[in-house]
Amino acid sequence: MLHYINEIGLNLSAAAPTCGHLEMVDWFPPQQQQQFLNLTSGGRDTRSHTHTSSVHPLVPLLLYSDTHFPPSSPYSRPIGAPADRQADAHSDTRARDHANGVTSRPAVKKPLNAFMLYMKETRHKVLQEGRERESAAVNRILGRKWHALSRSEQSKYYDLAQKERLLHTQLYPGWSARENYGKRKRKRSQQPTGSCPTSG
DNA sequence: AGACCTTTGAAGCAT
DNA sequence: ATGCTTCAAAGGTCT
Repeated sequence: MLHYINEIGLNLSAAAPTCGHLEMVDWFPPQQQQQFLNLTSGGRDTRSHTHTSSVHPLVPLLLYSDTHFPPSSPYSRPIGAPADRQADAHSDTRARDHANGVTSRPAVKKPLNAFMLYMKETRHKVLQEGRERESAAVNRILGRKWHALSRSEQSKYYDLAQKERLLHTQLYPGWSARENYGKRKRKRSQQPTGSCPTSG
């Protein structure tokens, strides 16, 4: 649910994040906490939808309803289980699958950064305006809108992104972005001329 | 089917 | 330490 990201954002300042010792559900609204606990305590979605790996591992917690939990998702596991054993088993199994040429298991993806979270929330608004259809064009607009945000508005997403990273670290201790590094065949060999990076 | 485009930010990697 | 590269999402377009 897209509105849910706003709930989290509004609660960020009151959540008093304890970096390094984050209880996963501390910053969830009470109703969502209960829903999450139900899910992670064996409340598995038994519907037979096939997971397409298009949903980010963390996104279900933050943006989607339980129907988006893939049956094999680590979110379906009890969070009380030792995290390092979970990660070891997860990583070990994936490594074994990889060695055997099995690729059905979705890879653990990078946590979304602040701008990505902003994009997910705001994209549909740009689409509703109907000016652009292509994602590249929509993303250009989103980039401009991002820069037009106030510092406090942006900080909402930076905080949320930080919590995503913490949650990701807890769920996948030992995971590194290196796992997904260099898997794509491309990348474009040279930067487009005349482009001026706007980050800063 | 899969890369490309386009954005920002995080992290890996090379120097 | 610094700077470059890759990936994260999205989905229409192109090969």
